[in-house]
Amino acid sequence: MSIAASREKFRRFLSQKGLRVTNQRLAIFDAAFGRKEHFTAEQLLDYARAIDDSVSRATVYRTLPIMTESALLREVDIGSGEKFYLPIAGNNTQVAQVVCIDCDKIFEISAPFMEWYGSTVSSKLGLTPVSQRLQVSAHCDEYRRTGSCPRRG
Amino acid sequence: MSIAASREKFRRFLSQKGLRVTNQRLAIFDAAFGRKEHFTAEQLLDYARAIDDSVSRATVYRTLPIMTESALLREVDIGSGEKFYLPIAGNNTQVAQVVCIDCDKIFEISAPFMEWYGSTVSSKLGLTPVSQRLQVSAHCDEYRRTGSCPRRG
DNA sequence: CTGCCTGCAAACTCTTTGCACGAAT
DNA sequence: ATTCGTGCAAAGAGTTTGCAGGCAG
Repeated sequence: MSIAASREKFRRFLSQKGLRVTNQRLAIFDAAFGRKEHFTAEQLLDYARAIDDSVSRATVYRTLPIMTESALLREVDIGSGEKFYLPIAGNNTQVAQVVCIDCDKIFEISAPFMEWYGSTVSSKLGLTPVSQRLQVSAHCDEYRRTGSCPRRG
Repeated sequence: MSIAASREKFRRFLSQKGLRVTNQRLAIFDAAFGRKEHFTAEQLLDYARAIDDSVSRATVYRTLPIMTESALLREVDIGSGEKFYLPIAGNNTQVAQVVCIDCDKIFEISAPFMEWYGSTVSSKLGLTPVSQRLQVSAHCDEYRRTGSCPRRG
């Protein structure tokens, strides 16, 4: 899905929900979709302000749930205090994250079996799965060997 | 492993690390091991104070990492703001959680394949896995049908 | 025009920390 | 006698919310 198509999807989602299409929301959208790596709410605020400097922190926090509900952004909580976000490119719904402790980097890995696992395990408990997440924390071999890593900032 | 054995393990862990065996730490240990369900730091404070009312919130927060490092407690972060804890009964190291959104209950499911997955995926990235977590969020069928659920408070 | 949306700043939640006193070794 | 552990209260980080004014529909 192209950025233009995602942008259209966002406008349509807002309209259908009776939400208004404001400059701030569009600036936040554009800021998010200009990124290829994970970003935090605070970073998104910076990016959005570069497009429209009237965007406030509150509006960023109020817009993020809209964009995750409309399946435009994926929220990634690695349990580090702050949440990360990433534009959803294609149909990559079922993904696991590998979090490098040394390089502070998050890798997204397709993991279609998660959905099967969630259904299997839930049905035994009389539950219907809504979502699943699989995360691996790991150390960087190169960083531990050489003291630095190309991925690291 | 019995509670008495776990208690001994805790004392030994403290001594080996040069940490002191205080009444407060023992009260927090006993409070935690008197529980069969997940609890929060705040709940643990209540439980511990019932044993020794001199226990403070700060000491609970300072003791929790000691107990997780010594593999006596498992920390479970389901991304809900507060963290949950559970005494580790046997050798159930690799577990997934199924979180019921309606009943606010956390089920622990043995998932030994997680370790294999973590290794496989990490090695492709030049990483060495440290830990992995797998969580499924689900709705309660009975709650959605009848409006109540036996597991719910 | 109506009422949702906004920015601002204060409030909130969970957790961490600085300090001076107290207790374990 | 040392030195670590403690309670208290304040600080901290990330996020949410109440309010008065502003802009989309």
